[in-house]
Amino acid sequence: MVTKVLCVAEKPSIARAVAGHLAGENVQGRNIQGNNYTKNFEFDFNFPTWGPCSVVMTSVAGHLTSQDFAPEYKKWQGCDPAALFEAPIVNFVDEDRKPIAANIERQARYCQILYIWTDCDREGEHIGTEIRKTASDINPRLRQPGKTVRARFSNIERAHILDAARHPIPLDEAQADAVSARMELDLRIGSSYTRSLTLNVGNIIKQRMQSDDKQILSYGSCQFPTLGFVVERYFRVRNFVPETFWGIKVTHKKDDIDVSFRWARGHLFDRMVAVILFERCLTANTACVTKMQTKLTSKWKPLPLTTVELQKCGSRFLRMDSQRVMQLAEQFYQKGWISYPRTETDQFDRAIDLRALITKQTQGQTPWTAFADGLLNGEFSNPRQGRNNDKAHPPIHPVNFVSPETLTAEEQRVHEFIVRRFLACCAKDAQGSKTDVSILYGPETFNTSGLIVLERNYLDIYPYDKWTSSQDLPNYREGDVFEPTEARIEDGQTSPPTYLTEPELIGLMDANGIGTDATMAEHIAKIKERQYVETRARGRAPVQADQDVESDFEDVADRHAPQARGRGRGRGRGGRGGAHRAAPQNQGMQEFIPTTLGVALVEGYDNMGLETSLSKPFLRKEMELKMKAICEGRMTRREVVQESLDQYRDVYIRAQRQLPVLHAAVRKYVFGEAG
DNA sequence: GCAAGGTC
Repeated sequence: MVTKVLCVAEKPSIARAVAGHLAGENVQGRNIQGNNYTKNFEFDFNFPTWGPCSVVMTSVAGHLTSQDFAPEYKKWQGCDPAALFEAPIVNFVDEDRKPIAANIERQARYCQILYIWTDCDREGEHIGTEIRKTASDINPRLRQPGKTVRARFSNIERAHILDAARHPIPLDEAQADAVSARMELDLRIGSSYTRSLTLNVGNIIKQRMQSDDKQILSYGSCQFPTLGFVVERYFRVRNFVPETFWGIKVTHKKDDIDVSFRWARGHLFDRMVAVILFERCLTANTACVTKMQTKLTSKWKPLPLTTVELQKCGSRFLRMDSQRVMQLAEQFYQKGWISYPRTETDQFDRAIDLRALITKQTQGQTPWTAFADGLLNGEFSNPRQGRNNDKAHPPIHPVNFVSPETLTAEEQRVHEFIVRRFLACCAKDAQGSKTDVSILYGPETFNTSGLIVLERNYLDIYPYDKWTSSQDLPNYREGDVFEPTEARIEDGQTSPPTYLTEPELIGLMDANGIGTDATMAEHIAKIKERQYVETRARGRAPVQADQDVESDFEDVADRHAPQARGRGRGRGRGGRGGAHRAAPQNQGMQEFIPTTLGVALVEGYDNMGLETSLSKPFLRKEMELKMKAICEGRMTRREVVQESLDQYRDVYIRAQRQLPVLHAAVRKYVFGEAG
């Protein structure tokens, strides 16, 4: 009898691709009942482990099952929110997933082997156990050792997939357990805190504001730290105190060129010291060229595109918020234009046929057609390898040609960016020649430099990067002695940091492990929806006159790390929330400002003096470490859940006792009452 | 009416 194998992928696209490879491309999928996306592919395949098999390849669409509290805990007024730390949780298949579950049950009934093809990451491992549960409830033989296996694959190249099919491995229970722990904690903690906040604080606001809208005040392990980043920056802007600094500027006119030299010390915050050094320069009268060096330099092409990078670039270059960019990328993916849009990988697998992908972009008459042609005719260069590989998806790249005229203006911007980014990755780095000149003027060193761009290469297809030649430098030689045309002491002021922009916020979330590539945009949208933060276009804030004192020191002002100098900055209020003169490319960029409510929540919790801050990323990071501990067998799922629940329950109780502190913050910020 | 994570 032929062995029957049921293969289940995490999403339809993987099922189609894998079935294509195993069956030899000519396999037609059959729609399943009640779901338009999921298909079953039937074919034969000779697995070394089981011999000739008849195979059904199908898929789920992400998690198959959901968790929620037992019915008696669903009414908000029906129980103390704290009860949710222990309330029973039930597992069920969501209504819209029932056709998919039914399909798996039907197919699993008579199969001998269940072969899981979910993504090789933690969530994928958990989804694998959900599939196994559904299948083995119908067909218990699948619980026997070796009857349920999974494939290990990190891309969908033919050879790689065939190899994976021939070398099944067991599901990784530890990884699935880690996800399961995370799910339980997020549900219990999120729900209990959210109900408590809404009932204890939200209702007060509603009464005072005499508003009827159902405002939810939610807490989540990702949304709160995201809010925390916005509030933290807001206070850094508000509390900023400008400081005066002094620097020396030297200019020299030679060969009819005005050369301006930068002081090697940058600037000093002590005027006396600056003046003394300046006087020593003047005393010396002449300056001597100590270095004149010209060398080749290159500007590196960008790394292969990840989701986080796509979102950052979307805000920065395309003026689109991250959620919108992801919506469009998702559409492109579903239409078969681009690869999977949720990826952390910034390196192309060696097996991928980049030239074939470039060839697709030589069709039609687009702004990039000629460049793609050029790549195929000698200008190709292997993409850089980044440091990240999620082992599940390649970097985002175009997989088919799309004629730009068929797209809306908004779609075009995102699509064109993805294509240009891909072509840039396959092009050569830009080449230039950089000249550095150093002079010694009295005891002080000054530098200047010039750049000549020799070959633009990738820059021709990637206008988002700027690299331009500077003005020519005159011909200096080492040992030249000259009298500077002008030397003067200049003062300037440090300027405040700017409010957080979306790319910065995404960067912070990414660096602190808040959310995943697929969810960061949602968390940002969530805190807007909750009215914790607002966005506005940069540059609209009133500019105060004394903000504009900076002259040539713009780029050395330490506006991004004012504390770094170890000087007494913490002078409290008094700084302004005034706008910084944004660089031109930042004009119109959206910036994030917390609402009074957002500030009140963060301040309120902070003022409680809890040892674990709810608005800082540490708790989420701790959860991440505990998940890792489960994966590595150092902790069990039960231990992690117990420990974390104890911790959050403790914070919950303390916070409950200190509700007046939270109320005070709300009165202060939301109602504008003196504290 | 709650979370965060998958996915269509």
